[in-house]
Amino acid sequence: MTTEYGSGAAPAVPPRRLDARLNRERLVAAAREVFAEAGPGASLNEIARRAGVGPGTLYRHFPDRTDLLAAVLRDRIETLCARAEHLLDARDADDALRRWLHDFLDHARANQGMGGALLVETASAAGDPDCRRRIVDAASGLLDRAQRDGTARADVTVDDLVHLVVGIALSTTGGEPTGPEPPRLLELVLDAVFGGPRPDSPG
Amino acid sequence: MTTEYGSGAAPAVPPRRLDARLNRERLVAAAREVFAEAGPGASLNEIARRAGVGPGTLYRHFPDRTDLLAAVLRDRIETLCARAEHLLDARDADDALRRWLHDFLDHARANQGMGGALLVETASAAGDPDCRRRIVDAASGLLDRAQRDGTARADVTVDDLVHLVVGIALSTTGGEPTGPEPPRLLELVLDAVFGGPRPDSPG
DNA sequence: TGTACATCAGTGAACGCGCGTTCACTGATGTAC
DNA sequence: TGTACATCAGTGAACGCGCGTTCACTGATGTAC
Repeated sequence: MTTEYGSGAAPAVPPRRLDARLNRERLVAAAREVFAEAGPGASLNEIARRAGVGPGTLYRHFPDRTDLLAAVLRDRIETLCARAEHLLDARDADDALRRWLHDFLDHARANQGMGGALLVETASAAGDPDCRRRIVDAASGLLDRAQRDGTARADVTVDDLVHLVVGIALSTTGGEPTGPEPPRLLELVLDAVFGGPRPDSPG
Repeated sequence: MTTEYGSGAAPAVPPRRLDARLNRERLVAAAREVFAEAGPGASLNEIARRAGVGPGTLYRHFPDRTDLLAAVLRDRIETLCARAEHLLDARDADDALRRWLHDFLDHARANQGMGGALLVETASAAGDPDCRRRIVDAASGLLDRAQRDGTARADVTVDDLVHLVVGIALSTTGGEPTGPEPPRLLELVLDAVFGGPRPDSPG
């Protein structure tokens, strides 16, 4: 379904100089750290500083803040999508969905809701519109299967799940140290999706 | 249980001058607007500007940003608590909890997660530590009753509910216009709390 | 009721700060010969 | 393999901006007489 350009090498991207590639990597690594610490609104100068690079260099590589966000997220999203594809072959369709949503929750939490910023808000995803679509596609495959072959409720949508997971991530990040564990909250939500334990049947 | 100081008039607060009271009200009203538009990190100067007041006046009334947040929230919290108390007399314990959580969701959404900022994070609530406690107390009463007299699961805690509702508010505020409706997401969560519809029984 | 005055409250220019962003200049890289 | 050079990339001082915050000054209020 996808158009192939050649033997796998990227053709549209002209070869970059060594120092440019190196600094790009440093910037993404620094951005990963700083975004995780200070959220998606973190200072770009601080990121450049942390990368040991002038602010101009940051702007040469990433003209827009969302470009940098997208670059940071790309790795994680690759991983999440690969995992989703792998889980499509799992025996238990319900369990596959459940596991993937836990992974997704980890991802969202690792970014202090940055995942949310790029995944929930359409506007912010302008830099890389595929980000959101790819996550939604991955979740769709697993949800569809859980609804067909498993016990997932038919009226639950991918958007429902994404928003609930992002919400759990947002409400449990950076807050009080003694709040409920995020996976516990997700399990609660999953009880609804799978018609979990009833109050009149023991645990 | 509470100590009475007199016939109901506030004794600890010395009487304020008319213009001071007026400006305070203007500031709170402006803060309500601006916080709702720009979130809890909104510019304090902008609030003063909107109130038609110098920045110094804002600081005279509210030395700390959380003081202003707390003042804005107080009204809503009063309302929420009163409603909770009222709902404690409702016939259906489950329905009472359900209704109140919907109200709470509205509250949290109206403040772009500012409710979250003050309710979830212990640190931010320093300005008015009662804020969080009062909400939790209100929810506790309704949840306890729903667990005793209704069908709410025994293993669900108040913290679970507060975090889930705040999460829904955060993940659905200011984002895409076509996302799922917040009350719908809450109903999903409530299905888990009350052991809602099973996938094999029609909705 | 009218006036004088103490004090409470408001004003808004000003400060320092860090941010995002730019751009003239310097330096590193890779290539052509 | 060695050198000259075009160009790609990095640098970091500098700019404008809005923010939070302060404070010397002005003005309004309420009270005492």
